[in-house]
Amino acid sequence: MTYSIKEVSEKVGLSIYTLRFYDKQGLLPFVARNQVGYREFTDGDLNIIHTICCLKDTGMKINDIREYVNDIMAGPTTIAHRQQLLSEHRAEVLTKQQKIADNLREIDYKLEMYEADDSFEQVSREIQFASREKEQNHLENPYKITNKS
Amino acid sequence: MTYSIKEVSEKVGLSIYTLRFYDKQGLLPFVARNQVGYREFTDGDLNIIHTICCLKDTGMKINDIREYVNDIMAGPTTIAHRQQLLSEHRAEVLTKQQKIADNLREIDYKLEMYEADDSFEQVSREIQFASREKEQNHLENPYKITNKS
DNA sequence: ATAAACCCTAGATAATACTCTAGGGAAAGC
DNA sequence: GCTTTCCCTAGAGTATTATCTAGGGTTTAT
Repeated sequence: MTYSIKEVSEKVGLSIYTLRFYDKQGLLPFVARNQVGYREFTDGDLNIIHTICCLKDTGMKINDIREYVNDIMAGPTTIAHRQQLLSEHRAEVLTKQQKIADNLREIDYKLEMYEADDSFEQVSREIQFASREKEQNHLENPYKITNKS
Repeated sequence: MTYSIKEVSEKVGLSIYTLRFYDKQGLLPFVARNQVGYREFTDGDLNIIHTICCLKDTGMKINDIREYVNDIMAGPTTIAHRQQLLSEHRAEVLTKQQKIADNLREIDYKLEMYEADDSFEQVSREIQFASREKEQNHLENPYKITNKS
C-alpha cells in the first residue's frame, strides 16, 4: 500500500506545494519514485513526515529538521546525535512555552481591564497619564482624546 | 525623563533597526520627535512597546498589532474593538499552546526511545521495518544500513 | 481516443519580518 | 575644532517558508 502526493497532502495537512518544497529542501529523502517519476509514499514515510510536522510546528528550522532526517537515514549509529538535536530543541520549546504563558498572562490582564465595569474610566486615566507625560516633556501629544488637561 | 532609540533598544530587547521598522509600519505612532527629528520615548511609550512585544511574541501579525495600537491612540471609545482583537488573539494563543504541548509530548516520546538501554535495537527494528516496507512495495530502499534483510 | 484529473520540474513570486547601506546631520567629550 | 558616537531617512538586501506558473508527461474513465 502506497500513497500519492495528493493523498499524503490530505492525510498530513500539508499542501502538495509544501510537500514538494520539503522534498526539494532535503526533508524527504526517504520518499521513493515509481517508474515515471511519481512519488510513492509508504506508511513508514508518513510516520517520519508526522515527526517532521511535530518539529516544524514547535518552531524547528528546516535546516535543523534536515539534519535530524539525515540521522534517521543513516541508521542507529546516529542515535547520540539525534538525542542531542532533540534535547536541545526540547529546551527551546520549553523556554518558548514559558514565554508564551507569561505573555498570555499579560494579555489576560489587559482583557480583564477592558471587561471591567469601569473600563472606560481606567482607559481614560491611562491615556490622560500618557498625555500629561508628553506635555511635561514638552513633546507633541499624539493622543486623539484629551478632553481633560 | 525621555529615552533615545538606543536606550529603548537596550531596555526592550529590540534592535534599533527593528524599532525604526516598527515605526515605519505604524506600530509606534505615539513616539514624539524632538526639534531635530530624533525620536524621544517616554515611559508610557515603553509600556505600549512592551504590550506590542507581548503580542508579537505570541505570534500576532504586525498588521493586527497596528490595529490594536490605533485603538489605543483613539481613546476609550475603542474598548470594545480592543477587547475583540485581544480575545480572538487569546483564543489563537491557547490553541497554539495546546498544539505545542501535544507536539512536545511526541518529542519526549522520541527522546525516551533514544535514551533507552536498548535504543540501538529499537532504532534498528524501526529502520528494518521501513526497509522491508519499501521492498514489499517494490520501491528503492533509501536507508543506508540494512545489514539485515 | 479524448477529456479530466494527476503527476513532474524549474523557476518566479509572495508574505513576513527584519537588517543593512548610503548619505547626511547633530551632540558630546576633549 | 575635531573626533567619536549618535540620530535620521529612503531604499536595498536577506532569510525563511510557502505558493504559484509554465510547460510537459501520465492515468483513468467514458
